[in-house]
Amino acid sequence: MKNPSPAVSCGSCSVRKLCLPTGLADEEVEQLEQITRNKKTLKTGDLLFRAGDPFSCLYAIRSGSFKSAVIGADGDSQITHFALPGELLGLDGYSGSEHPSYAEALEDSSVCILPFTQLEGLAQKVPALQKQIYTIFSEELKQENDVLLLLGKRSAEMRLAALLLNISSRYARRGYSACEFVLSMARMDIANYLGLTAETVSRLFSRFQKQGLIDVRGRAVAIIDLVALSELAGTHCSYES
Amino acid sequence: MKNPSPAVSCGSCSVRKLCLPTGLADEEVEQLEQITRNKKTLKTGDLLFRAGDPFSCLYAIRSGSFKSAVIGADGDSQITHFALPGELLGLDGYSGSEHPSYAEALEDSSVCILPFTQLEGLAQKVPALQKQIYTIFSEELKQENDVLLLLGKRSAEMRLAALLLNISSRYARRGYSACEFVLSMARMDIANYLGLTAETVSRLFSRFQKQGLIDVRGRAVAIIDLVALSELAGTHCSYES
DNA sequence: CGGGACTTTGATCTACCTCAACCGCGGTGG
DNA sequence: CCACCGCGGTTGAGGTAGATCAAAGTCCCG
Repeated sequence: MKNPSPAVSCGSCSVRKLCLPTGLADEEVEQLEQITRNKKTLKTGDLLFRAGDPFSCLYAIRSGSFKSAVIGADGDSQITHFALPGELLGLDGYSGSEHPSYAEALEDSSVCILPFTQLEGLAQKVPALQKQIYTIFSEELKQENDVLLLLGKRSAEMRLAALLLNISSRYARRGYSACEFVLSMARMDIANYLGLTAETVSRLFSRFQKQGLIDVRGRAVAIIDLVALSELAGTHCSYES
Repeated sequence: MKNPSPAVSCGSCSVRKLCLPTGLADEEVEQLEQITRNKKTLKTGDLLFRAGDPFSCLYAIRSGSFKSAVIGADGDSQITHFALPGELLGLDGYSGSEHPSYAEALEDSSVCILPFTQLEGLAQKVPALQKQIYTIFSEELKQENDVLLLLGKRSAEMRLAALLLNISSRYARRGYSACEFVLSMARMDIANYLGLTAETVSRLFSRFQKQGLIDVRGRAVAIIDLVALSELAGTHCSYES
């Protein structure tokens, strides 16, 4: 369990540029490493934290992926986002001092543990870190706004197209192929996230395939016609590339 | 336009306990007042900021109310929240340095202007203020998660019931009646926010009235059966009061 | 090789949307 | 002062996207 010897090294972490250290000087990154001594590994299906757990830490994803979801009063849950390496989990637990959502590993994963009290203290001394925390909070708000737009106004096919493009761009940002990737989540998770049913999602995958937009083999997806998919999603992005 | 003489006084503000000063010592509140020199008044329909405007300030609502919305690539918009006095607008603009959403006054309103650079600087020196900023960010994330649950999984009637209860509790928190209030937004705004159409919302109001849950007279709403409405919303809250 | 979870596909059903008409009210100008 | 207009809200009839129910098919891991 305890693993104090090989301290976490942000400097050599593959997702350094997407994570908290962004914008920090080398010496500041070292200070950050001081409070990020522990990491944790999880297997597929393991929970990183449960709804109701006391809030004390943030988690930075080193590898793998997670789904994060809130649970309604009647027990059913809504996935609020899929988290990839470099992203932070647990931000919504700060107020109220307990996690309102839970986070589950979608594949074998590892995270850095960031005790928030210490992170807060360091941010007090390091303006660049404080800025970065604000940025991450704000970024997450912005993303959730976009999902609200998706759920409130978009058709099923627009939602799925938008999700595929979103995942594609996030893989691309980490240096992987923007056009070929393996989804780590089940159809049902995608459906839940998009406010649809697994059947509808499955039908859409088939349809996109038939239309020559993508090539699907189970969870492996290859995007064939990025432009057409973008038009379907209603976002005029990803052009001129 | 400029109104330097009567500086904003957080100490005597009616929403002090809901706003940034929460948890600050008197002397710290004074420091906060130093950077909150200007306020701004808006008439119904005025925009506080537009999508794409450069981000430089947060706005604390003193009186009135706002709707905040994001605009999709195809021009249609999704209202992401209704903001009441004591609440902060503009948080999602920090990252990327321009506002991704716009905020429009739903009635004659006034706001405090908080230059974020200065607020940031003060937070660096005042830990309690930094904590409060984190809290507000986190609270907003939590609320958006709840709305995601609403849009993803709930029926039209659950959505409207939940919105009415939400507004009711927010009025109550400010010392107003939890059971009688006048909505400041049009039916169409409610519909947009809830991912429905104005017609559906109108029908639901009529139905709730017929069922004896509420009494509606235009935008004036009186909640008659709070418990039944809570059950409809699927939240087992607001009991034992 | 077997079992269970995940996925696909088909047939039917329904909640909500769309289109359309009507009402009520506040403002505006003659 | 009243007729007119326009916007917001209500109500009705009919259509449809996506849900639900049901049944194979497929993959993966023990």
